[in-house]
Amino acid sequence: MGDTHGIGEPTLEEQIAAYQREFQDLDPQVEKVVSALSRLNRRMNVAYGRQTAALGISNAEWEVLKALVLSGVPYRMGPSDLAKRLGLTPAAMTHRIDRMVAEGLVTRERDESNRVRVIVELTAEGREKWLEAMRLASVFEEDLLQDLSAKERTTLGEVLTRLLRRVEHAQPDAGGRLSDLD
Amino acid sequence: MGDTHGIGEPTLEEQIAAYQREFQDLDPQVEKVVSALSRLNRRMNVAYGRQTAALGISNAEWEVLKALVLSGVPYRMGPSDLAKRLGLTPAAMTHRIDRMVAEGLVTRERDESNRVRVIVELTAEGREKWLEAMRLASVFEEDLLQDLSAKERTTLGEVLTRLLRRVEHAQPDAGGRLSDLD
DNA sequence: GCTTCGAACTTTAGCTTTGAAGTCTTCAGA
DNA sequence: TCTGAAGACTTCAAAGCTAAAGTTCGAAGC
Repeated sequence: MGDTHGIGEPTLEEQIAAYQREFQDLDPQVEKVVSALSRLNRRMNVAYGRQTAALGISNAEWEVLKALVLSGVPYRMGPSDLAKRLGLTPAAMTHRIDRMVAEGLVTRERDESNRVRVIVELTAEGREKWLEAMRLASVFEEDLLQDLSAKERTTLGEVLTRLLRRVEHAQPDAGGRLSDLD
Repeated sequence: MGDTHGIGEPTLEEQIAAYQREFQDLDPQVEKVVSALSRLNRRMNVAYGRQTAALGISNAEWEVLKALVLSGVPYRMGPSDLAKRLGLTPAAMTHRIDRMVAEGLVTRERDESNRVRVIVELTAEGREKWLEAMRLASVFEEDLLQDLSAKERTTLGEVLTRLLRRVEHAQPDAGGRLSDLD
C-alpha cells in the first residue's frame, strides 16, 4: 500500500474533547494516557513499516527474522514455535515460510531425527537483512527519545513496565490474535 | 479467532538481553521503553478485542462506530471520510459498511442533494453498542492505571504527548496502513 | 507386529483487505 | 446542449489470514 489516504485525523486534544462530549463518565487524564499510547504506537509502526519496506521486506517477514535472531545461535525454530511466538495459526506460518524460502531469507528442511518436524533456519542473507533493519530502527528510536533526559527515560521505562505487569496479570494467558511487533 | 496458540513469549527482560546479545550498539534504556510500549499496546488491544467480542461486534466494527460517534450529532459520515479516518481503502470500507448495515449498526443512503455521495449514519442500536463498549473499556483503563498516582498519570500523559509530537513531526503526513484504535 | 492415538505440518475453503478497473454523477467549457 | 474531466463509490482479482479437515510420522498398547 504505502501511503495513507487521508489527513483527516483529529488532534489528540480534539479527540479527547469529543470523548468528553459523547461519554461523560470518562477521566480525561486516563483517556489522554491511553489515546496517546495507542496513537504513538501506531505512528511508530508506520515508521518501522517504511524502514523495512525500504529494505525490500515486509513487516511480516521482519517479525519472523526477529524471532529467529532472538532465539540465538544456531537461529533455528520449528514452524509451530514460530507460529506461537508470532501469534499466527500454523497454516499462516506455512505460507509465510514459503514466501521467505523463495526469497532466500530462511531455509526449510525436515528434521532427520524426527521426520515429522521441520526446521526453519535463518540464512546469512536473512541475518544481514535483520541487522540492516535494526540499524535503521535504532536510529529512529534514539531520535524519538532524543528530547527526554536520561532520568525521564528511566522513569518512563519503569512506569511502562509497571503497567505491563498489570495487564499481564489481568489477562492470565488467554491472549489474542495480534501480531508481535516488539 | 479467540485465544492465542502459545505462551512462548520471553519476558521483557529476556528479550532485551537477547537484543543486547545479537546487536550490541543498542541502548538498553531506549530498547526497554520501546519494547514495553509496543508490548503494552498489544496487550491492551487484546483486552479491547475481548470486550468487543463479548458484545458481539468485531474490533473493526468498533472502530467504525467510534468514528461515527466522535464525529458528533447527527452521527453521519461519507464512506470516503470514514475510510480516511480509519486508514482503509475505499473498497474495504464499502464491504465493511455492507456488513454493518446487515447487522443494523448503521444505515446507508444516497445523499439526495448530491447523488454521487453516500451517507452512513449510526443507528440507535449502533450507538448503544458503542456506549456499552465504552463502559467496559473505561473500567479496564481505569483499572490499568490504578497503581499510578495522579501525578504519575499526568507526567506520563505529558511525556507520551511529547513523544507523539516528535513522531508526527518526523513523519510529515505520509502515514501508513495501520488501523486506528485510539 | 499391528493398531491406534497424538503431534506437526500442510491443504482447502471462506473472509477481509488491497490495488486497479469500472460505473455513475456532477460540473465546467464549447 | 453536448462533451470531457473529475469525484465518489463499487466491483473484481489477487494476497494473506483463520478454522477445519487432511496427511504423515512416531510412540504406546495389545
